[in-house]
Amino acid sequence: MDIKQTYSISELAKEFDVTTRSIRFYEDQELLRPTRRGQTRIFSSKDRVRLKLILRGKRMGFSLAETKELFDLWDETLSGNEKQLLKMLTILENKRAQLEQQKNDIAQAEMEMDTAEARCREALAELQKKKKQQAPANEEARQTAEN
Amino acid sequence: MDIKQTYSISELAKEFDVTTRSIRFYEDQELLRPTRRGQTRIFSSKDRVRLKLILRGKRMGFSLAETKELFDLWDETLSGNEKQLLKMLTILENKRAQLEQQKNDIAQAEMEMDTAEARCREALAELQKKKKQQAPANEEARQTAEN
DNA sequence: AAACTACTTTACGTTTACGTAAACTTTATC
DNA sequence: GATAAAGTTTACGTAAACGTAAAGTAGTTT
Repeated sequence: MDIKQTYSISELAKEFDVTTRSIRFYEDQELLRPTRRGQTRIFSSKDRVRLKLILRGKRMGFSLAETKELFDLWDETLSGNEKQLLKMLTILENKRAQLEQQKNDIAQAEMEMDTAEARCREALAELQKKKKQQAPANEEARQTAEN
Repeated sequence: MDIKQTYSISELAKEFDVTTRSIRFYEDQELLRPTRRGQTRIFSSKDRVRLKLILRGKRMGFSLAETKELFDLWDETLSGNEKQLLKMLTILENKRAQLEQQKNDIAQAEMEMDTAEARCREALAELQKKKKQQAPANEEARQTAEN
């Protein structure tokens, strides 16, 4: 048994910190397929998973169209003939390559941030030195303040 | 000595596989600051680095505005007083947190792709079995074709 | 029953990141 | 010196991803 079977639009909005407008937009774009009770939308836990995937995709720089493509492909694959399955496998390979690229990007960014931080700290140290030279009398007061 | 000192717009466009239109747009948004000889733009190796950073930023899901903000901040920091330097350090911390989030996202995505691939291969195996049962006479021909 | 709250549809507006076309200038090549 | 190739400005167009009213409905609390 799952935690919960169905969700309202505002529950999901709160949980994932998106607006209801966005959720309705995702439905409009056919990334979510809530059922209805009267007019009000009822989201399944499958929808919830999909929303999570949509948002992760966005953080990873995917467009909604790309994410939808993946959803659709996966749905097709499930009821899949051989061609669909093989197609999915090659697509998975491509996505893996994309992820590798992103990991490289992140590693690069981390290295650059390391050097940036180092330079910042150097510059700060320089400023501290100058201060001491200009006002050595304050040393004691400043040292306690540095905590 | 660097490889090269200056670059034309089309050189950069080719190297990084973007249109000249994009590069001009980046200049318009003040992410690049080429000098001019007459009318034609001359890009420095600093501009080249920046272009590389812009594109990496895009792959990481950053908007141009965010990237510009970082550039500006870094420029300010270089001529920096203490406040600027400290601000930069906290911003670096935040960015590191973002990168951590992205690494988690990627790890999750990789796991999901693993299970997706496994299911694909299972489904394929199922199909193969069925085929064999339906047409065991063809086995030899198919096996050579599977190469 | 009145008011409040959550939800709905419809539809126009906005920002970002370019694409595309038109008309012009500069630079290299034959 | 003609002509092509590469570069330029100006300006309108567009797709994506929502934001933001406006105006109505459905259930629920007082």
